[in-house]
Amino acid sequence: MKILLVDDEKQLIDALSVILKKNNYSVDCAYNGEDGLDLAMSGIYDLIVLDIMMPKIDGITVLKTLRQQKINTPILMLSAKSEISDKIDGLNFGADDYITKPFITEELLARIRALLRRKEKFTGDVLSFGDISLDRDTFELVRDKKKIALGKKEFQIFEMLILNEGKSIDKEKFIEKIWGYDTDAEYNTIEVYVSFLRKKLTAVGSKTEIKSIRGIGYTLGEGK
Amino acid sequence: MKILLVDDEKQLIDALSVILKKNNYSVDCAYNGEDGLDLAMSGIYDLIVLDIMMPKIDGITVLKTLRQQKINTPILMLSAKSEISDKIDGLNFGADDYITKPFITEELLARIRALLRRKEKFTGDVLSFGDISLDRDTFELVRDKKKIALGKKEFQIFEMLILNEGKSIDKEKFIEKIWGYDTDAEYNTIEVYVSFLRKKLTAVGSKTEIKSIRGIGYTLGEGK
DNA sequence: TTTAATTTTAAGGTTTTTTTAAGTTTTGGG
DNA sequence: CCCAAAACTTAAAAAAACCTTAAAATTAAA
Repeated sequence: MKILLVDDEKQLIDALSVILKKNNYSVDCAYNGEDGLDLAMSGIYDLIVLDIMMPKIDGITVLKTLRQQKINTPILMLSAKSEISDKIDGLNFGADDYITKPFITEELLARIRALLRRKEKFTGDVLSFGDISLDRDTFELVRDKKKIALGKKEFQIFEMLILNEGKSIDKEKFIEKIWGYDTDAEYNTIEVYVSFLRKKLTAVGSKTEIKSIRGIGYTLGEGK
Repeated sequence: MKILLVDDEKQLIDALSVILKKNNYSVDCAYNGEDGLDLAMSGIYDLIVLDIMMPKIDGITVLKTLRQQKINTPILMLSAKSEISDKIDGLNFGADDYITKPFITEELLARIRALLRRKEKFTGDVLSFGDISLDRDTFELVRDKKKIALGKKEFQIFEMLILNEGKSIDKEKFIEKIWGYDTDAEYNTIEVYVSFLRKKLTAVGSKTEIKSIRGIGYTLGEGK
């Protein structure tokens, strides 16, 4: 799960980042509205935590712009106590929840979990494609009675493939979503994981195949 | 593809509806501006055919309101001959095309197809010509249940042909667009790819053919 | 701390695409 | 009808993309 934190209070953000990472989330940070908007526009995040009061571009503007651009990533707004009317605005413009500063990290975590759960509920716990299922709780690949465990990266790649049913995903997207936008991960790394995954698909006797689209990336297909 | 027809002339609308449905479009009708606006606001349509002269709310108002609300569905305006200045207004306010009443249904259908094609070009998943389709996601040539993968260059050439449906493209254009302005790619290279493509068209049993125009270039034709 | 698992890097081999080249066929004007 | 230009086809060389494996590095677990 990938979270974007947008706030000009660097201290707060960095502290949150550490906590969230400990809770197994993958986190990116932006220290002003402009950068936050840019990152958010990629649409690769599962949740955005967004402060209202920021220099340059404020949170409400970021929110409105995102919704206009059909980016529907769940958004959790942060606001100072005095900005209550802003909060209401935020909810009207399509924020999913808000929390007032200062807050207890426990509460923030609880709300983040709630939002992600809501999102997950929408997509379900077990994803399926053709003869294969992916159990998001146990990280297992399942076909009939056969199960096989996936590593975290393997899991993330297969999850992206299965969530994009049919459509192809280019390697850049994999890198962005799984490794983050500033990384020096190479395409070869993905190729290695795809190789692993193909082996495991065969191992459980699945007909489903990861088709490669030369020069682009991969897509899932139901072999024959 | 989903089309919304808005006009107070019930007869006209219903007749059009029948024809469009025969052409495999999904059609909704509204018999006044108010209902039309309501339906259009949902944003689920791929195209809206909108009459200018209507009771209650006229077409121009509907158009303006939609664009204000960031509904960017392509709109084809209908207008009587006497409403020329309205037409100009319409185009200024964000209509995509207009046609004057009375019109020949063939022409309307052609314009509808043209607008939808433009949309497809932008969001673009599958392009079609005659009995053949080009899947821009997987780089595959599709006819009926038969698919065959294209290389990137093959794909680009076929894409240009299909986007220019009917019109011929000279070899210089191919080179410029695909290889760039400063390249030493020769015409023969294109000829080679055309040869490959023809073989693949035959392989999927398509009647569509790439016709060569001596001294110029190529064009797509539906064989017999 | 040791062990195990996961992740990444690296390298060699394979396949596919792209280009070049050369011989063959088609076309249309003279 | 003949010829030259244009177009076609095929094979093969060159380049690019991809796959697989093993080993190294990192991280997590016992």
